Amino acid sequence: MTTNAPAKNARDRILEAACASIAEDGIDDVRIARVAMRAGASTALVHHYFSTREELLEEALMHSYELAAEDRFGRPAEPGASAVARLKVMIDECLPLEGRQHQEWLLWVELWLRAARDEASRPLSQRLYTSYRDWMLAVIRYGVERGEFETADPEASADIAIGLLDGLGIRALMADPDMDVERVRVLAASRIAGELGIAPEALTE
Amino acid sequence: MTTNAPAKNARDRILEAACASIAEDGIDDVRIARVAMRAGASTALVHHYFSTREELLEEALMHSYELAAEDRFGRPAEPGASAVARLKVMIDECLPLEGRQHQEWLLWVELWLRAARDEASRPLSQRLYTSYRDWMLAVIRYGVERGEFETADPEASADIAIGLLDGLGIRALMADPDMDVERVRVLAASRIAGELGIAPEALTE
DNA sequence: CATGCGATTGACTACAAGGTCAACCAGCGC
DNA sequence: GCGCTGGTTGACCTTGTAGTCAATCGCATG
Repeated sequence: MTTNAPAKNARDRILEAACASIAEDGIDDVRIARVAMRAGASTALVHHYFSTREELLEEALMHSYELAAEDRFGRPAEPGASAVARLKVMIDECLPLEGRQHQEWLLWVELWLRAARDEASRPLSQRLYTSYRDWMLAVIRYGVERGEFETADPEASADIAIGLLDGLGIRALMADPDMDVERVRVLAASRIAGELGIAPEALTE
Repeated sequence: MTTNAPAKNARDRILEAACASIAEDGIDDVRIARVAMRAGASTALVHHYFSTREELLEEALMHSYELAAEDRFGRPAEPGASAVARLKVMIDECLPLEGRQHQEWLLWVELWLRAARDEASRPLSQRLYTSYRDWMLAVIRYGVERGEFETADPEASADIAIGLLDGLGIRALMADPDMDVERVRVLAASRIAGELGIAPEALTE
């Protein structure tokens, strides 16, 4: 009896299995047979829905990124919250913390490499980075409006913030002994605070 | 340990061909046959020197990174130069400029992903990041000594500098239309200047 | 010249993995 | 009951590629 399994249609199960495989093994080590097994399907069924492996990967990536992006950048901010409070939460969400965020970071770096090498995957990466940047920009503008933040160039500040988070975060992701997640948080938060004309402690604690 | 002279012997040719292949196609798409052809050798000869594909890749990566690192982080700084002048040159060397540096960036990101996923490749990445950081740290300390720079925590400043360069650089590498190499240079230079208590123009122009 | 030895090769094997195919269900309208 | 349709499958085919092996070559040395 297979009644335990949710009665999701096979296509979605396969897509999810592919996402999990990508995150676990990396894009290049995804095998159709393994995805099929994970989804409780035959390899032939995988091919029934996705004519080629590339197509499966493409859709799985899309699916996965858009899910993560939606969940992160698309969520409406808490209405009453101060810009500082919002920004603090956002910084936390950008850290490669063990668990879900660590996995998302892996996909993120996979995307970097793909987009750097392959022109065809740039539209996707660009869309995602635009969301990312707009998300950061929105909270900065909100803070400026409320008189909490002070910056001459909000766009530059947003770029700096995500640049710091990306550049420091990657080292934590690699388990660099000189840069654990806590240090990423502290360094990024303090410099982002500086960028926005507020006290470092406002974001650090 | 005898003939280390020019790139004559087959082993070195194969290693170089492997490096080129990695940079061009990405690690996972490196094929022994292609490496062999590039090196003007047979696949069997490749296996004569490197018993397994993984071993070839490992050695090629090592070779390539160490070459790039040596060339960059190992070069003695110009003796008379001011810290500002040195730092300006270093920032330039860290940008994913078209050509050699672009290729090195690709390998760099390949390393990120590998180290993030595979514990076994972390020693290499850690060694490289330590060189990178020390290189940055040295110029900062030099500047502080000479009274050019001012920072409460040189190590944190070094981390911030390389974090900014990495985090902004990756976007240029992906050909992000909102972040070309010139913008990376300007943004990174101005914030690094701020970090070190000097005028942005000192590094920007 | 004979001998030994590393470098080098072409031909071969093994096998993983993507992709195809014909058949088999299960539900559903008639 | 009949036959259509889409979901699903096991078995098979094909290809690309890592790795093996026995044989040959070039050359240094006794």
